[in-house]
Amino acid sequence: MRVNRIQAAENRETVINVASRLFRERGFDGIGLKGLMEGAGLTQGAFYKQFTSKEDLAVRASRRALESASRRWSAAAEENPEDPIGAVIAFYLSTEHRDEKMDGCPVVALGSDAARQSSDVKASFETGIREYLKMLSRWLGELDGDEPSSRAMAILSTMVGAVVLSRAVNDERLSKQLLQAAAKGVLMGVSAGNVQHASSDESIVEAKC
Amino acid sequence: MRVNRIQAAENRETVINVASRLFRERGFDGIGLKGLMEGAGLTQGAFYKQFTSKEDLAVRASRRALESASRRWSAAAEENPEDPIGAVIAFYLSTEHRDEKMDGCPVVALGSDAARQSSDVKASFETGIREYLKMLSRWLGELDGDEPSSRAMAILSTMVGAVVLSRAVNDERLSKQLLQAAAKGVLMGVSAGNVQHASSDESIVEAKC
DNA sequence: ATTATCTATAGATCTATAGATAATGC
DNA sequence: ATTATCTATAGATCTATAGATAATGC
Repeated sequence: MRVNRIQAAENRETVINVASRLFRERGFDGIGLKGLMEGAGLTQGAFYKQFTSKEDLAVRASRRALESASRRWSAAAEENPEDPIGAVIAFYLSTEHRDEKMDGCPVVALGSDAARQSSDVKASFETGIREYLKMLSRWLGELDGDEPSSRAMAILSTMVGAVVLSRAVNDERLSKQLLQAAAKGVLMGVSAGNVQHASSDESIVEAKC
Repeated sequence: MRVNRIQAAENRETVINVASRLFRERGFDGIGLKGLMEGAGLTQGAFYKQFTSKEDLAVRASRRALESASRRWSAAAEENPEDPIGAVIAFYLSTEHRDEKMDGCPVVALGSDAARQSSDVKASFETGIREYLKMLSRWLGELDGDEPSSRAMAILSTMVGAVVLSRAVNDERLSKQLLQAAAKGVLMGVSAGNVQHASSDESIVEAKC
């Protein structure tokens, strides 16, 4: 029954990883300890040797989810170094991202829930959100020390809101339009300084998403 | 015990209204039938004479919440007819709205949850979201038949995302900055056609939020 | 001796149903 | 006779704990 320390540590990591995905898919209240532990190949009874409470796991799983999301942004940016924001927008505002709740952005999947959670859970989200903002600010050339730029915040808001909205409607056409409209709005904002009118950039958006 | 038809109909409406608020505050899974019925001054047993299931109530409560939110937008716009979008932004991206989950926008409070609900619940959200978009498109002078404009979609995304983000962080300063940055971004987008640069409009934003 | 995991269970809560009660509405 | 609401309860599930088991680690 008992496993060695290394295996136990691995099990703990597995539980956190599984939770980070199942919470995103079903919400913090939508999956119980039994389901979470089963997802990691363990039984419910083993839970409390690893975590002090479900809330404790929610904190760690949120952190894990946001770290993984940040890594994904970095990876997308590195694949397209001359247009990192375009690259991130291209996947974030895609129908693929919309359809993969379990591996998608935790702010979209759990943002409404996070508002109801403890300040420890919010701290996990805050750290991840600051990381997003830091990347965007850097790519915009507007990182002022550690202070994220206002444009980075507006862009992140548009991205998060668009995917939340696109998941909350039934109509596939409307859902896709919401994503594309957000991409268009963000890319126009990025090229700001000499924006002419909303109806530009359409081809860029089409090509990216 | 038994009440007359009119009273019963009123009770039903009360349950829907209470649910529309308690679901927003605690999430669909965060409040049970007992709590919902108690909020309406009734007992759990009376529930199933009024609704076929909790899901049935979730559909009706979502619809009610979105209707009430739309009315609030209209009211804000009517109070400031020469700048309806500015008026809506001013309350939507305020710290007051951020802090009143129970009476605030249901897309923010339940958007992440809605993605996990039945397509009936999503239909309630879709109708409400289309109503938001219709208003924004009209105010932008871009309503094309019933087709909402791309700019309306980008603006709504920014608004929803900003309030979700502002509720998911602990730091009051960051939270406020997220709201202000979104307001700035939206108001710049609205005055588009001759946008110069991000650093304009700051005073307008300060004045509004 | 310690401990990671297991089975089992306590106690609370959840959705939904059943049957009693008492007022309505025909 | 019908029915809106009540009390009571079934059966499932939830978080958390207790005690047994068996392997680890000293």
